[in-house]
Amino acid sequence: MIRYAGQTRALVAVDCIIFGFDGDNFKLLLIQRGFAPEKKKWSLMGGFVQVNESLDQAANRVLKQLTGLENVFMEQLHAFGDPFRDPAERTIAVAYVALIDIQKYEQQLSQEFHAKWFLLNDMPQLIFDHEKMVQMAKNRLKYKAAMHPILFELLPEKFTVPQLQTLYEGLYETEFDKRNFFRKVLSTGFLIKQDEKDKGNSRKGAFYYKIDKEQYNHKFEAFLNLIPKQEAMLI
Amino acid sequence: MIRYAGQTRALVAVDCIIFGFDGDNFKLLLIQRGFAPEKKKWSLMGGFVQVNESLDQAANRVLKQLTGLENVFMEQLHAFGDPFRDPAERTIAVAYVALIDIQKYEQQLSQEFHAKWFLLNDMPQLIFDHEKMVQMAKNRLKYKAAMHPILFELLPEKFTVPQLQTLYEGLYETEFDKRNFFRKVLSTGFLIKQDEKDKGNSRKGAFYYKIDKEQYNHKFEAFLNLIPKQEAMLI
DNA sequence: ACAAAAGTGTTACACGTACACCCATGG
DNA sequence: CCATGGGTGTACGTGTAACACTTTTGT
Repeated sequence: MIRYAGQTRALVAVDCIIFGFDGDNFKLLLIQRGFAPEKKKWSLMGGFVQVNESLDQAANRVLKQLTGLENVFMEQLHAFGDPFRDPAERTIAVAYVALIDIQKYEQQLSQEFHAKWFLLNDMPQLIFDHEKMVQMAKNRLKYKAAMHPILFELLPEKFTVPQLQTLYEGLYETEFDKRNFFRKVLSTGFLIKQDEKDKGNSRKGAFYYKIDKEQYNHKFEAFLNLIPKQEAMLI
Repeated sequence: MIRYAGQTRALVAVDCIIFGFDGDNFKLLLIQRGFAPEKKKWSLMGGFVQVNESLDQAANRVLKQLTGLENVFMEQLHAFGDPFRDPAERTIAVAYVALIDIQKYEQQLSQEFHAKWFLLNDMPQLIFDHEKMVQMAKNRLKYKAAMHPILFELLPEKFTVPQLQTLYEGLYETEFDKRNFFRKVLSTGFLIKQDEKDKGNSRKGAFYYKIDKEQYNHKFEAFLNLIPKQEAMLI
């Protein structure tokens, strides 16, 4: 086998930015790092890419280790490669963003790591360039959610339209007209109304909806317009 | 210095997908690879990331080596890390997309590499997963150009509106109404009309325009709408 | 009965599209 | 004077925003 002479090799890691939504606020899943350097400091969940796995496989393995979840929405964000981003040794980190249903996670929580959800606006200091990663992930999420129905990934199977609205309002830190939002969401054509109501937030109760997976996938790449244009301009 | 024990290291390369526009068609700058494996085969311009440079720096260095150009629009596309993408040795490739003014390039052409422009629809077979990279770059360009005035980067300092339209039509492989396109483009507010006309394509001649850099940067992230909605749906 | 959230109806208007038309000029 | 591409004017329709109003139900 031919090898490339005279080149230096580097470690390659994947880091997962794991978003969740608890019904009121956006949250990020962090762990307390178990090894040096920066042991005990808060960090994104990450790990080194192994010999026989691709980047995507590595990210999914890492996510499963921490959350027990598989087949979750996850995509590559960006590769970070500043020479001294990890003081111990040159490491290229490929960051991934995952959106998970926080309730599913709680059922499968792995005890192995000291993982904890943090409010996006109340996070501890993170190691290395992880804060930069989180910032980029947040921006990308805002960007993408303005046009694609990506935030549905954060909700449980059954959810109400007001819940969805709270989710959007949380991300964009603003408020939308509920009546227009309601119609826009329904007009996407991939919500299936359930008979059951959620009475948690009002006396009247809000109907639950489920996603029509086929329609959802079909329209995912179309440019939806769930948030008002003025807000979109500020992303 | 602490090192991470028991982990394998990999080569890290950057590969540049360099787009140009010759006035009629989109083109891609490729080189004939000068070393094994796959010597003499066509390839994206790439190189290994050096000890002291970041990924962005590596990509800019590589771009400069090939084209002599600096301060060009370039951004990271995606990291590719299939275990056997390079048969010689495990290599993680971080792909970058660059948009250059083909005329500027011709003035500064480096003879060191056997570089050649290829029509997007008439490309040779490429090594490794480079075709996948090109495909992804093309999709991303289409996606992004639908909302941001990114394609201006491909034109010379002075250009006409019909030239710009040809560029857009080339990318989306369709035709737009010239009258509506004209107004849309001007309504962005960052085109400055010049006194001079281009008489190359018509008897009447089309006025040249320049970019108002400040306005351009200011509106870059806003969601413009230069292509008709029906086309946007097909991205 | 009332408060509070869910959901419906209605209207005004901006924007995108379609398309008729005029303009400038070299052959 | 006519062909050709550049550019202007205008009318129509859809989709979005704004907001008044009705529905439901626990206390």
